[in-house]
Amino acid sequence: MGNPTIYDVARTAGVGVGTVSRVLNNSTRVSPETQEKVMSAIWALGYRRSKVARQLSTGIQHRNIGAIMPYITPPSFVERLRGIQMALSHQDNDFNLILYTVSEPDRQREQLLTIIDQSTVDGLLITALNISDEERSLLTQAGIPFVLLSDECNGENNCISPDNIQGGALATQHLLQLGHRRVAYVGDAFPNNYGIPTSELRYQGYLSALESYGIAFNSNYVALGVHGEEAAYTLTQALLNLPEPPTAIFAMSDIQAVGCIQAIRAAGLRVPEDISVIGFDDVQLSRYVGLTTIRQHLEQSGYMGMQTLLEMLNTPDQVLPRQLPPLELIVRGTTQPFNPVQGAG
Amino acid sequence: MGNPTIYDVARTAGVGVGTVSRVLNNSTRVSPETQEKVMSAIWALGYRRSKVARQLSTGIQHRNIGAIMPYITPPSFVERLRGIQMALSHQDNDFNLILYTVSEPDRQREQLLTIIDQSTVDGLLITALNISDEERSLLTQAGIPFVLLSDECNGENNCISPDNIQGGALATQHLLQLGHRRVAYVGDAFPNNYGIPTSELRYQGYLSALESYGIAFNSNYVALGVHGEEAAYTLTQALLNLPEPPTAIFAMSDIQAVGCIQAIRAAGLRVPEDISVIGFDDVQLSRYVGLTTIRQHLEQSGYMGMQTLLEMLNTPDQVLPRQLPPLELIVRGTTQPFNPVQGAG
DNA sequence: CTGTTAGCGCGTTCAG
DNA sequence: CTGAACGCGCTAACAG
Repeated sequence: MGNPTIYDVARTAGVGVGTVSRVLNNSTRVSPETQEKVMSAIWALGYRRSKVARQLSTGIQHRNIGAIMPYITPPSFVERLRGIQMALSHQDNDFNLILYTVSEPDRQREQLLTIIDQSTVDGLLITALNISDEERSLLTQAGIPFVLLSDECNGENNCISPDNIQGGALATQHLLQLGHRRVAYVGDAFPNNYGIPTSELRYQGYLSALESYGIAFNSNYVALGVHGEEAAYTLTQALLNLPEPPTAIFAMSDIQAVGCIQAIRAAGLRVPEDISVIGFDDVQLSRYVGLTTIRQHLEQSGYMGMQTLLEMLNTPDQVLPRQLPPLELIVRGTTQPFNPVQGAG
Repeated sequence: MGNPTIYDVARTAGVGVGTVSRVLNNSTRVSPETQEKVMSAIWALGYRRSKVARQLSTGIQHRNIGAIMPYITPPSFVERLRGIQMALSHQDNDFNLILYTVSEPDRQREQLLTIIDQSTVDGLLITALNISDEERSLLTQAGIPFVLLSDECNGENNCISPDNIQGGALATQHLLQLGHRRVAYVGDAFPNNYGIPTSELRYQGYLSALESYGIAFNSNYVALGVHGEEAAYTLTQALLNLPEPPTAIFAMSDIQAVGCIQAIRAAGLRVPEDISVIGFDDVQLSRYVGLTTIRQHLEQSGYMGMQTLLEMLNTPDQVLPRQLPPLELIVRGTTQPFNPVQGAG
């Protein structure tokens, strides 16, 4: 049933396995004619040599590090990927980077099991995924060190995350300080499919900032939907149609902020003259768009995550817990002080 | 010298290897106390079981596909990655995706050799890299199928590329049709470090378009430098200081076009009122910036590349050569007809 | 130049 | 419940 082996090749070529191995490895010590016989046998049988057997025999150990995340191409993941990549190349380990994407939330467990079962990786970097206690112990049991790039850590030292609540507060405070009072929140509906509480945490920050400024909470100003530019666009349209539309919007991510801005412009209004918009993340795009936002050092978090994982693999004894630099308000061109004239909406 | 094996563990635990294997695999049929003995032996020796041996023994074959490219995070690579990823998940193969980045051009050969030598991958997708004849035959000899995502194919059917010359002509023609006569080219100095002729090809297109419109070539309007936004910015500044500055710029990539635009604005001029700018690639960013550009279907090229590689791996008999859809002019907001008033520069 | 044989480290029988 | 022996597919060392 299985694929043909060197023994099969040797037999049909009428030679010994050693010879086959030799031609496979370009050992020059083979006569041209036997070489030819072997080659044709290989071709006839469709033989392909087994990676694993070869590796076991040669003793060559190539180590793999897996990085698993829901997506790889949205800006915020690209940034982290860059950091991951940098950490990997900086300490020129000979680690291979294997990328896994969790195509559907339901399949996360299954994928993790496969990874563990096939023992494909020596370490795992888990990004923006919610790992159950069972999954954790499975990983530990299998002896696979892992670190979490998460949105909420409970004091674990193999976990790195920004302070999303504080970030949400920071963004909202900026708007409030500018004099805005009708401040909306545009974010993902929570809990989302992957069980990540990002939106909820930033929303909590929004709430607390409102409270510390003594501003009454208005549920009409909370617009939740699926993640992405399009949804943010639609959500914003609804916001603009309110009897008293907001004069400022805090979008939980830069990409959603862009959606908000486009909706505002499509409605014939200007940013920031008529409505201020602040995002979150500070992905590369935001620089080009001139978006005011909260920088959460995504690239660095990827870097640190990979760095600690490498430590866990190389010197398991002492891994130092790392901490991200504090969140930063980056003021660019999409927010400005509240102007009493505005709000004619 | 090597790492401890189950034999070592068995010996120090005073049991047989079979028992060790059982506790390693959660076989419940082990008495709690021997289990305990084994565990502590494992811990004491710092034992970690060998992936390869396990795989060889269980017969589990996990196949790896490698994707190698100079970088992974610039927009044009992200787009291709998305396509690669999609192709991989669409036909739910159980292939792992291993990402390699060629940190330095000089190390490309070395990295390829390592990949071949360690027989890490079953197939290789080579993106934006110049592969020598020797490297090709090394790959072939090792039985590793590969496909090229390149910028110039010589009729090979394991190679996918856009028609860069035609694209360059397309972009330039657009500017010319709008009435511009002083048209500049901003691109990478060629040949670049990785030996990729992209810039040169698009430049050829630029030249041919100029010629077909009977416009004299002016070397002052050709600005070449390292790739990236910053360099394009500087290059553009020089262009603007010319006695007769260009009224339109063709930048060989979107990211460079963005650099041009920023330089123009920094000089107090407007795009497109004072100077028109067209890019190349149509990466996601361009949509947000409203950049006129040439769409080269990057995502689709990644998809097609992975698709044909999978075919080569699964049904080596017949792989159909694929062809990218034609390049497309995408007119957005950064180009407009030449206005005789402009050029006061 | 070539056939034979002994491991590589682990899982899994098969007897105890 | 546990220990011993075999085999996974290949490489390398050793005789011819």
